[in-house]
Amino acid sequence: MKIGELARTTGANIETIRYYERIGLLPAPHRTAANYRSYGEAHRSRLAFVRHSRDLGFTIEEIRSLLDLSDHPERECSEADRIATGHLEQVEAKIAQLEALRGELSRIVGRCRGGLAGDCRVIEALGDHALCESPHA
Amino acid sequence: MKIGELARTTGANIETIRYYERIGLLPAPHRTAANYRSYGEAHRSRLAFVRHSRDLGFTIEEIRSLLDLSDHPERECSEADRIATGHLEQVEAKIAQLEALRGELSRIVGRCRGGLAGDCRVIEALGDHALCESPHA
DNA sequence: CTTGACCCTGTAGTTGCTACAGGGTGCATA
DNA sequence: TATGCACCCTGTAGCAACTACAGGGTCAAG
Ligand SMILES: [Zn+2]
Ligand SMILES: [Zn+2]
Ligand SMILES: [Zn+2]
Ligand SMILES: [Zn+2]
Repeated sequence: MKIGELARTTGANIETIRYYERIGLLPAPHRTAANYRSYGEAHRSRLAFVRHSRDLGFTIEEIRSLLDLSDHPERECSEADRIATGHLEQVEAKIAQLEALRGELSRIVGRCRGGLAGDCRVIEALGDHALCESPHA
Repeated sequence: MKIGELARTTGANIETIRYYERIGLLPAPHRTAANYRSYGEAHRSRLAFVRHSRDLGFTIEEIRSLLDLSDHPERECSEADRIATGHLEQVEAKIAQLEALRGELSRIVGRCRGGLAGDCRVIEALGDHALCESPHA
């Protein structure tokens, strides 16, 4: 299969596939006589793994480690667990931070009653963190 | 006040201050005879506005518009309200997405019972979105 | 008179892509 | 046979919002 079809069947962008090859996340495939990349099923499932992991928010470096583990099924899987747990914790931390932000922002937005910019409570609130109720960062 | 003191009193990085000046977010300050930047109170409060807005998650372009409004107190403030409301909506959307992610990730992490990478449910789950319960992206 | 803390400019790196520019290939159709 | 079109190639530059140098200048204290 050529790169266009691989892109269609995995939902990845063609440029992204070439990018992954360039950074060594995907192995370089065979080339046809015309120098076109030619992929097989192993490439497809590896790319699916990468895209799915990216959609779940893992970084490229985390995915590199996970792929490495996936390529060595005889190893212990504790590293995979460590990476996934660490990522979950990061997601939870990010949620907590965004919730603090949401609280502050909705308070700020709620204070605007229309009128002139010079009297706007939104602009006032943005200039002075002392008006905030949470640390939010 | 020199740039180091401005950085200390606002919590901003020195490089960041120079960066803001370069992109036109902060006005270029006067220079001393030694070509050092020299800031006053107006610079300090403008930078505080920028940093606080960035901490609240606004983009540089949004902040540019908000500063513009702040510089023209005779205008209507509805644009400020629009920007802040739009940003709040984005934060809420991001929270919703991260919560879906958290759900999926904690399901995935919970499936690992230790052992060999070849049998690991975490690695299996990352390779196949069909095992997911939510669309999560 | 030298040490150290500060300041300057300009450029390149970060993350994870995405978008060209400028070319080559391959198949169908007029 | 020509030619149009979809597809492929490489290499480079751009995005956001910083951050980190390298390689130099300035200034007060000891
Ligand atoms: Zn208002
Ligand atoms: Zn605040
Ligand atoms: Zn496991
Ligand atoms: Zn999934």
